[in-house]
Amino acid sequence: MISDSTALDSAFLALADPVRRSIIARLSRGPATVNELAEPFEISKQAVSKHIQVLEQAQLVTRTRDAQRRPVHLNPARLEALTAWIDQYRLVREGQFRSLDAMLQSSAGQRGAKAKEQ
Amino acid sequence: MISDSTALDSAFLALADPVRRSIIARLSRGPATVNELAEPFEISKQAVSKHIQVLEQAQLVTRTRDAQRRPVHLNPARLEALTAWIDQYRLVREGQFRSLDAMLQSSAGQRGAKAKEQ
DNA sequence: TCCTTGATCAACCTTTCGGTTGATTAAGGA
DNA sequence: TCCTTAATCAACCGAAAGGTTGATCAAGGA
Repeated sequence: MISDSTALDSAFLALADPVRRSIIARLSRGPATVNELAEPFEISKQAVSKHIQVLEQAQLVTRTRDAQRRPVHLNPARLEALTAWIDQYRLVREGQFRSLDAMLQSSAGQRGAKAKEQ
Repeated sequence: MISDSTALDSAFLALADPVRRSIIARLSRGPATVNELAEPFEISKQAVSKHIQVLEQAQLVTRTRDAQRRPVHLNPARLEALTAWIDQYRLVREGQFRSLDAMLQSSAGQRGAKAKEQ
C-alpha cells in the first residue's frame, strides 16, 4: 500500500489523462516502444514521450534498454496499490447514512476530528 | 463501469490531490458539512469549497440540503467504478514479460494495433 | 565514416489548477 | 427587522500541465 501522499498524487494524476490511460491499456497486452505507443495518437512523439515520463515517475511503468529502443513495461504492482487505497473507503460503514438529521442534531457529529490520510 | 473518458479524467484528477483524498477519507466515516471538512486544513474555506466542487463534479460525492447547511456524502459507487477500471489492466497476461528480446525480434510485435480504451 | 532510426532535451505557448481576498446569497434566530 | 451562520460567487494570481517545433544524443548498419 502506498502511504506517501506525493506518490498517490503522481499515480492518480497519471491516470487522469485519456492518452496515458490508453497507454496503460496497450501495455497490459505487452511491452512496447515509444514509437509503437505513439502511433495511435495524433499528437507528436515528443508529447507521447512526455506522457510516458509522467507514467514512469508515477512508477506505473518501467523502462528497459534494448539497443536504441527503450521498451516500456506496465508495473501492475502500482495499479494494485491504487485499488488498495480506494478499497479503504469504498465500503462505507453500515447505516451511516441512515439519517442526516439525527447526525446533525446529536451534537456536532465528528467535528474536530482531524481528518488523516492513511 | 465508467466508459466515458471525461468521467474517468475528472474522477482520477479529483483523487490526485491530498486535500481531496483526505476529504474522501473523512467522508468514509460519515457525511459532513463544508465547515467540518475545512476545519483540519490551513487553507481557506473557499478553497475547500472548491475542492468539494471538484469531487462533486467527478460524482465522487453528493450534496444534500439541510437549512443553510449543505452536507456532503461519499458516493461509494464511483469509487467502485474506478477500481473496476484499474482491475481491467491490473492482472497482466501470464508470460508476456518472459523475454523482451524474443518479442522485439519476432517481427514488430503488436505494432499497428490501435490502442483503444474501454 | 556517414547515415538512419529511436528517443530525449530545450524553449516556448496556452490553458487549467489551486490558492487568495472581498462581496454576496440563503436561512434561521433574537 | 437585524444579526449571525453557512456557503458560494467573482476576480485575480502564480505554478504546473499538455502541447508544439527545432536541436541533440545514442546506437547500429552500409
